[in-house]
Amino acid sequence: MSYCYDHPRPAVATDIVLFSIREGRLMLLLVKRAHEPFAGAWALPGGFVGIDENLETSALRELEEETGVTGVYLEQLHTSGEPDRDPRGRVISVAYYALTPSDRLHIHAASDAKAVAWFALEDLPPVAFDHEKIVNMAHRRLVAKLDYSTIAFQFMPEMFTLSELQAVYQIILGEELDKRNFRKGVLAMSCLEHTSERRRNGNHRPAQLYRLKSPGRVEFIK
Amino acid sequence: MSYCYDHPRPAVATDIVLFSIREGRLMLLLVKRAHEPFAGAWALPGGFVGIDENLETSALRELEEETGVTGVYLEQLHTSGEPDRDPRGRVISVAYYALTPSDRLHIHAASDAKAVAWFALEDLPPVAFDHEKIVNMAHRRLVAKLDYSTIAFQFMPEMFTLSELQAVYQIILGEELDKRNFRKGVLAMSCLEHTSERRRNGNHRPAQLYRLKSPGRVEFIK
DNA sequence: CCACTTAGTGTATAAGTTACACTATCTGAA
DNA sequence: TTCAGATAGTGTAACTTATACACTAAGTGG
Repeated sequence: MSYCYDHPRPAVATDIVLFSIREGRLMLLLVKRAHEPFAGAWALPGGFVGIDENLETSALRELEEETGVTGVYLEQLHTSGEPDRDPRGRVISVAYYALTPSDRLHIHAASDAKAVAWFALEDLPPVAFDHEKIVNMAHRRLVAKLDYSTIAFQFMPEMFTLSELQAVYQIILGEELDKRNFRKGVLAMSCLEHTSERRRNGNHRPAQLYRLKSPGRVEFIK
Repeated sequence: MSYCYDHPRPAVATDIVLFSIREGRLMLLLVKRAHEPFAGAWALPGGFVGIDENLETSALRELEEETGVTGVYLEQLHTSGEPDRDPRGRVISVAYYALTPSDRLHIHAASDAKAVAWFALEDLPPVAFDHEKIVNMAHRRLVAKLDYSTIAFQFMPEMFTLSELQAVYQIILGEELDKRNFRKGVLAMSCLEHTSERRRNGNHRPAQLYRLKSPGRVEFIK
């Protein structure tokens, strides 16, 4: 079967930068490419957009097919269209970035990916295509959004303590934050409600557990 | 001549939201469509991406071909890919927004546009496709960027007075600003240098003319 | 029951933002 | 020539927001 057009058309793909916090570090998910080009190299999960599929759906589908990950927070990042970015020919890639709590991950290698693995952002292997550029753009966007949105809450499980939330901010920003000011700040956003549960977690006072009032919703602040 | 592929491919287009300040209002450029679909309707300038053309180049080319406008400040906005957004079939559109000073405009109707005209943002005619959504997104982005970048300076001619700059901010934000605070603020960015020239412009004290230290460069502030 | 560990809380100071009114310099008309 | 009218240009005090900082609370385990 073959599809013909009066004018040449680029292929359109989506790529996803999936972030999570693991082992106290900001990590992202890469897949090992099974096919040429860049066979054997690490790359962002992604693939071609179906002809009747919208772009977000495509990104979520590729992510699930290649890695088994579902239910992430997804946001469009940037569209890359340099004519020579893919040696197979013209491929335009719509990049998304995604955030997920680390407790929701059941990753597996699927059909067209030999392997799937998490890498710390500061310790990435060489990646295929222009994916390093895309990763850098996603990282800059994430850091910027910490300042004026509640995006970091998307890294949290359903219930979490304020100390855990603070740790996430500190990991992403790469700096220590003052405990009292941090708590004042996040509670002032009034996006959190505290549950009646507490977490016993070592030989010390247990912490109050909080949850998001609107899970999945990212608010702008100030 | 016909181009054939193993899998169906979407067409890829660019659309441009070109803003300028004219007659004391924030306006944008629309073209009257010459062909179906939406023949006779107003639409954003734009068109299909050449197979060896990068996306920005395509946006600038379409803008020039359809409207004669060149030398604008251009930034990628969003990629729309709803499968039914174009009745001709699957068309993925990479939207850009652009800013230009009003003194650089020599618009004309070209080949595939019957007419080109400026419309005040708050007084747009019905527009083709999902272009209203794109315009709204561009407007929100522009307003947001006023707060944390020097993007509004891209509306200014080579030399301008601080009062003129303040007027531009007021038009976009839709509110009056305090003259002293405004001047303090923009001068603190240290992106402006004052020339030795003044503008005589009516029966009153002439104003100092300023210019951008790095024209075309948009800085982030704070 | 004591030592240890993390949770949880308020206040004083510094920094930044906002509100506000007068003098300066030019044009044009009397 | 001088006066009325117009916009240019300038500083400070009040208020709001952000920062720095240290102790008590409530568990666990030895």
